[in-house]
Amino acid sequence: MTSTLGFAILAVLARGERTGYDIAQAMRRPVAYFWTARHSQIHTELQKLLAEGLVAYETQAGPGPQDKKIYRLTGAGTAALREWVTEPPRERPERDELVLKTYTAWLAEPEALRRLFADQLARHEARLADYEREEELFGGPPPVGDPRFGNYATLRCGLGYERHRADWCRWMLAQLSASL
Amino acid sequence: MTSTLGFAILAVLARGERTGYDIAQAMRRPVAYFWTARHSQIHTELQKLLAEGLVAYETQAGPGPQDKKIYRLTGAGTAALREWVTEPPRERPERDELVLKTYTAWLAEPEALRRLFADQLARHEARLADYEREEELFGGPPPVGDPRFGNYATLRCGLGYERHRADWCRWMLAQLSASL
DNA sequence: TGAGACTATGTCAGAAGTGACATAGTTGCC
DNA sequence: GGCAACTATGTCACTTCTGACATAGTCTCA
Repeated sequence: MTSTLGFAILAVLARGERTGYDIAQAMRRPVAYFWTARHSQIHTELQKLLAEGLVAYETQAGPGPQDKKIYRLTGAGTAALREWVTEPPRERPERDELVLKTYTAWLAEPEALRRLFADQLARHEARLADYEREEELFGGPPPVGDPRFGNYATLRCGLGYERHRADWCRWMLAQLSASL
Repeated sequence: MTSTLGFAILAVLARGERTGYDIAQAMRRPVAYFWTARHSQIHTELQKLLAEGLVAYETQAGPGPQDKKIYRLTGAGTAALREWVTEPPRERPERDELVLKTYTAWLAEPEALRRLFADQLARHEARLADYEREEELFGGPPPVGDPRFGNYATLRCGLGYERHRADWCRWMLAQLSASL
């Protein structure tokens, strides 16, 4: 049984050959920020996927003491990925520390709370600006059969999320200043 | 060092005395669905909080073989919680399986994909209807110093999130039917 | 020429989280 | 009268994830 992290790696490799390092980079930045993992976890998971025959690699001289390993999907890997895509996702519970803090807002000092939300709002607005710049580069949705459709659709989701979050922060700030 | 789960428990106990079972119930359902945990984890964490002196309990005859334990915050627990509330939250990476699947949508069979998103949309709409009913019960935001403000503010966040998600699912369905 | 960032691999201890097992009284429904 | 669901506690093996440690060549800028 492949874990969700395993499928996340397969999903990245489906776009083309990559080293473990490349995969870690791809999962670190916010576009298609759908699943994250540290390189330590990725190397471990790649070894499992290798043992299951879902990926294979070729070596090349690398900068460090070890050789560079360039991974690619095998036929079995592509098949497993294709089957997984349309299975309903497990309901992942939200674990959102900011919302948890909000739940206890009544205990907090109002000015410190204001700073907290102003800071969060700034982060969301910055990320939103980033995403909007990226969306312009697309100039509209790619066809559904194109790998780039996946990138665009996840970017759309990110845009919607950041807008919802920024709105909520603004609402919180309005509540806080109304109560002074 | 108290974990975020620890603070989630403290946040629930700040509303009033509760058993471990009650806390597990409170963290299971979607309003203030900010953090979840199984009862096995909650019992373990309560023992840690007890050792740190952040909670205390009194026993009462219970239904099972063990006595019922009614937990409450200690002074130190309230102080720790109050301090934590306004500290900036750790950036929790998103781990969203549906978005991950979307990233690989180009590999999927279009009809199966349509079913997946139609199903997800229905779930979000059902939850939205739930939340809207709850919002009506409030009839506007409680004052910021009231514990119920926390409930209302997290509900607002949930409403915004479900709307954003439902919108995104509808957009996906539109893309899929346009491509047939 | 030297410092710091980047590429690239990997291990390991420990924390956090899951799902199953175990126990047992009460309550509501058919 | 019996069955299922609910209340209520807890343990345990296992998986997943994190953060630190370890190694070492290249590239860029001052």
